Amino acid sequence: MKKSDRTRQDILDATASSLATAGYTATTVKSIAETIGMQDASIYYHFSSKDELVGEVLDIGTARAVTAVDQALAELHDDHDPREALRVAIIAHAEAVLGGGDYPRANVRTFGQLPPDLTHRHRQGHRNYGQIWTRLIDDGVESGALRGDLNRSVARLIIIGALCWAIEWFDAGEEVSAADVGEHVFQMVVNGLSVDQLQQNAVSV
Amino acid sequence: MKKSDRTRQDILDATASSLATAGYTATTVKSIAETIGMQDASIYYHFSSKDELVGEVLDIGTARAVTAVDQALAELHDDHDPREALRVAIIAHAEAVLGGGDYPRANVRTFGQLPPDLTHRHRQGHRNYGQIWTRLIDDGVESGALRGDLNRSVARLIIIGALCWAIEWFDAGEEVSAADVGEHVFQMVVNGLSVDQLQQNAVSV
DNA sequence: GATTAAATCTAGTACACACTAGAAAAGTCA
DNA sequence: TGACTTTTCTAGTGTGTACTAGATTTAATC
Repeated sequence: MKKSDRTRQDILDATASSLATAGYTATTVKSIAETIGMQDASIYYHFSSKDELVGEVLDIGTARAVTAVDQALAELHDDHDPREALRVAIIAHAEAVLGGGDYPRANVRTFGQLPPDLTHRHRQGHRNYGQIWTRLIDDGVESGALRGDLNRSVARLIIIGALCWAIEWFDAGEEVSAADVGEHVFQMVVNGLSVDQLQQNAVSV
Repeated sequence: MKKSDRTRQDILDATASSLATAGYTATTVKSIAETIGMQDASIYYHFSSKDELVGEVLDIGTARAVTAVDQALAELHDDHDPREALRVAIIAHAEAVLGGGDYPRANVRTFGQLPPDLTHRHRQGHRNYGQIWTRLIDDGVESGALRGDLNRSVARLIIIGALCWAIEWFDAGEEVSAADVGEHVFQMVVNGLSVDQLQQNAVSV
């Protein structure tokens, strides 16, 4: 039992790492097996199929991202500004997906590359994750801290999108940290890039 | 000669469509051939390999996106606000990638799924495209219209990322249009969600 | 209508992939 | 040690992929 659990964990780790860096297609059962010094057929003693293995990795990734954001929000004071909640959540997400382990990265990296079955399997998980953000934005708008003239669903997806796409260009070796990226996203989408709030007068649509 | 050009165009169109909706891996030579009622082997009379075909589609997509943004910027008044230039560019990008044809969509959709050769082949194109945005942001900061306390490169990538990720959730059938998405991105990253930044700025969606 | 060129098809090759069956090895515990 | 279970390996299968060679058809030209 012990041995099996350890090997199983090794397989999951190797799969998460490969998914996060190489994507779904380039993550083959053979390459996973090679990473941990096994034959590809041996993987099937622990997992019944590639997609079951990948699905489990993605489940873990989703859970970790949710935990990271929830935990960050739980540490807020009771009477926090709704904008501060948004800030904390954005930075937690950035750190989980960019600076964190392979599991959350695997999730974002393979988004849009997965076969239909796997996509469908994780729909509910994504919806749950989205609801965290929906609540944050709703709180902000209803408390009067955030603008109510924009489509909240679109706003939510834009924030998450800016964060998720960062995985395509973020380089952990550079001077900009994962938290820095989160801070930038917050500054931009909440405070805006514009210097003069009164003078700017966007052309009405 | 005429026939060949027409067929060649059909192949490109079918490939762009498949890449935009199904991604790189699911776009097989056989599926392309079936779409236009040919045998897969016949594709090779017109293109020497799948990747050469895909590469050509992506080239066209990049060119169209660049043209769309350039054209939108060219129509501005000479003494425009730098924020207006950013707004026009963002909306042009959104319309090209979300509402436009299959070619620019194929570009964004397959980003991160391509084999190394193709990724490398389009690096320069992406760099050129990025420079358009670098200039827009530099203009804004140097004219004093945009904040200078943020990393401009990160800001640029966040804007582009928010727009590119929209391809994952945008649904052309819904009531929110591609231009609406662009307008939202502009409102958020330039004016910000916070009400302190802005009293009233109507966007009808 | 015959001749030539262009375009497509038929029939394959080679390879990588996920996956399977059964033998072999490694580990467990009396 | 010996009996038993767990784990891994060897050696495959079948399928889908990009791609090729050469025959065959379609179109263009004289």
